[in-house]
Amino acid sequence: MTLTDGRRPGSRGVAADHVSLRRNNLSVVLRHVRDLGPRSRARIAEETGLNKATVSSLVAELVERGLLREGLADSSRALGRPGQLVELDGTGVCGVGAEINVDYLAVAALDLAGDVVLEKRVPVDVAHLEPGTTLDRLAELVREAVTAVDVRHGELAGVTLAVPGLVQVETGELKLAPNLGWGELSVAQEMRRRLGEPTYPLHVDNEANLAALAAYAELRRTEDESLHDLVLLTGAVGVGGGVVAGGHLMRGGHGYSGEVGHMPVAPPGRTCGCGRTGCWETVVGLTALLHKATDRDDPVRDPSLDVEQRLAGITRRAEAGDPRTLSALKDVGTWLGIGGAILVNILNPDVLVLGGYFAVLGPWLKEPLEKAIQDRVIAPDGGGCRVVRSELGFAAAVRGGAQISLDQVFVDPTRIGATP
Amino acid sequence: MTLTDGRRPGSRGVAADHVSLRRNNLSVVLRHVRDLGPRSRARIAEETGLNKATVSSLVAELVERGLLREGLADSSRALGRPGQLVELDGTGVCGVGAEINVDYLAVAALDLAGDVVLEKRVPVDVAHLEPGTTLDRLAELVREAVTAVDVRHGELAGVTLAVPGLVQVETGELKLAPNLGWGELSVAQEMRRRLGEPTYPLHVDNEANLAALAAYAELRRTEDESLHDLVLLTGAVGVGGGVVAGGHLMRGGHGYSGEVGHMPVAPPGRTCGCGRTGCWETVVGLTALLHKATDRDDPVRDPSLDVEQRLAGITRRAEAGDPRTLSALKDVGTWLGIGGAILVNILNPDVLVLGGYFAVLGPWLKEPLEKAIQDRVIAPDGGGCRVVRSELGFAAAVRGGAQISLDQVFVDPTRIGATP
DNA sequence: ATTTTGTCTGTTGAGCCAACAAACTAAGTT
DNA sequence: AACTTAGTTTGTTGGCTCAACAGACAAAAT
Repeated sequence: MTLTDGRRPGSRGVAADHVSLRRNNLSVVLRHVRDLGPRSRARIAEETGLNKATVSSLVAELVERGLLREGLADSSRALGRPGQLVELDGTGVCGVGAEINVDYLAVAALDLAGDVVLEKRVPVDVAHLEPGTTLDRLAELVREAVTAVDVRHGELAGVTLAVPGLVQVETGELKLAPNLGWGELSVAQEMRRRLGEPTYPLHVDNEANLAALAAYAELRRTEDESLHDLVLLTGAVGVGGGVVAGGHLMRGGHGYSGEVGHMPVAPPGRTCGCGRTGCWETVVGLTALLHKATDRDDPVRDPSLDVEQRLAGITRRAEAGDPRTLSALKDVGTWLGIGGAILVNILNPDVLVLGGYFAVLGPWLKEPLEKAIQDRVIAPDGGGCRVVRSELGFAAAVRGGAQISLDQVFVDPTRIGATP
Repeated sequence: MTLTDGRRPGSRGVAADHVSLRRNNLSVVLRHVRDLGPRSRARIAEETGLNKATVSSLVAELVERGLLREGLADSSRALGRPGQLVELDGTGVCGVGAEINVDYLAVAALDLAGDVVLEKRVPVDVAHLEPGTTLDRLAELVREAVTAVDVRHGELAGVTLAVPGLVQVETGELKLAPNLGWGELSVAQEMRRRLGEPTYPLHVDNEANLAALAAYAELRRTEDESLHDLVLLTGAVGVGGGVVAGGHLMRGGHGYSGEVGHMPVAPPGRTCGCGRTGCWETVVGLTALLHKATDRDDPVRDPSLDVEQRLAGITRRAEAGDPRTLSALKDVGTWLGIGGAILVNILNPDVLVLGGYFAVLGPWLKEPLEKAIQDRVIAPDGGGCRVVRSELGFAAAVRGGAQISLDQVFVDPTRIGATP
């Protein structure tokens, strides 16, 4: 809508001057090269509508700032002088994402091109630790990532922390994280203190939101540029939802959107962690699957096993064609579709992305899920919504966190590089 | 995000030049005056961050275009030379909205200040007419509105048609309108032909979407500038939903968002119009209320009565304290809250607006509704969501249609007025 | 010779800055 | 009470800067 708003939603736009004009056009060129790949200045000019001379000047500044670099000569066109390819220079800038989850901590550093500089995940039983202790260990991971960025001589665009709970994004305060057993806590402030009041931006966001953003970036990169609306469902003990609508992360009025796990869609059965019955996650959460597929004394329910080991067990049985496992998966898939249909009716996304354990067991869930959606969505052909498994696994949130930090650079390239 | 994108979601921004810079700042000043009321140039400069001289130049151009005008002297400040107030000039430009609904056609013309120039509603039994006949009669109404704008010497910013169905906004094609009994139909093309291929922009949109937009504009005007997220529920035979997220109308990937009526939340009871059972509208639609509150031979079920007469009957009984009516209303209110809680959990709006018959019976629905939401929303304090009755009644969609046409002028004021 | 690229030069247009005249209030002076 | 003076705020003017644009042109290929 306006030159400089960036985040602030529905804002009345912001007065623009020469500086913001320049900033806008730097951003346009930088994103053009990111999205459409290396190309000559002349071609950028042609495609963006900017003047050739202007593109030259913009590219020069972006090269100066270490965001673009000159590549090979472009010999693709038959006639005339070949152009000098201009491409994204990944090495200059990195973003870092870090995640606190129920049974692990994780961190990732991505460079500007989206390539992984460092990715690390350590199992931690967060619910049985003091929050302070967990934050100490997370800070240690973040320091590692920052060091890795330093070693690479990259500038750090920012750090974003992913938390499975209700987060006030503006202040970085956590309101509630039931699965961690955490209440109100100023995560941003605590982390800044532990990291020695760093100068780079540090934000906190909801884990499913960041995972949705990562999936969005991934799908646009690999498949479809015209994709703007997406819903991501992460399956764990609970169910998290992240929504990208019109190309923007949907946060809601107070940042509490996407809480899909407690939609009352199931018949009153087992009591949910929230104290109610009939919540969606009581029929599609991992616990629900285990109860349907196994008896109490089944080895995959052994408390010493972690999530991945359990999933491996279920997968093995499904592959072997075990009828009870297959029936439980079909059941969960159908319930997933019943709730999914609600989301599709309300949000009409282009894609429904399965993350977390839903992605792992996707091959068996997808068919009943798609059928349930087709049956229940009122728009023709299910509103044109496809179901896709996320490829990112448990790294989705940290990748999204790193991505969102890097996004700021693409919105305002003047954040980076010396201003002599 | 960018200077010129306007609508296109998630787009890679657009190259900006001096013209777009100027356009942006014209828009900033115009919207500033609209939203914050008449004020002096000096104050506009101070509040927007633009330079005094620049504001003078921008105001001069906007006055030239007939969008602003000079008002009285501002004697509110104690010291110094009093400023000349600059205010919105409503007279210059108008927008028109028109609506096709199950039992009426309607039209409205609003001027730039949002004041009503003309508003008209005629009962028509659309489902029993040929679509062509209905469009003929709607075209007649639109011509009346356009004439009213002409008489006022106003420039016409655009016409937007509201339809209760699935609409492809870009092309103006209707895909499906079950309540009208209409299938695929290029409404925009048909209307353009009937209006003699007019030069002004003509768009088609979903009725609930436009109603949501009207409610959004109304609430921001009267209450709260910081409001950016809203859900509107229109109660009729079915239930429609419109969503404003982050200050933008949420349309979904294919424009089919907000179809909330068929969320499967109720126990399998009466069969819904869509052929399934358990749809939300089978427990909160007007039909459901009538079945709960009255017997088969009750006078308010007389087929010769229209919606408003029926509602008047129910209201009378509720006011008189009739126990069966009150119990039915409480029931519907609770179910409204159960579905509403799903929406609030997913979207976390600042406000849930009750439109259509929900607004009329709001006094009795609101309490059980709010309780159901408080009980079911996972975010603290119901996610901070208030429940509000819409004041706009059946005019909401046409107002929203007129508004959305006018919005284009606020985004790009250079659309209007001679460019000598 | 032709075509395409990328740079250079001068022009245009819009916002910024500083100075200033105009219009008003407040307070002192006659 | 009438007049003067100082102080404040408004809105305009002229000069400056910055960024995009248009067109010319050299370089590098076929």
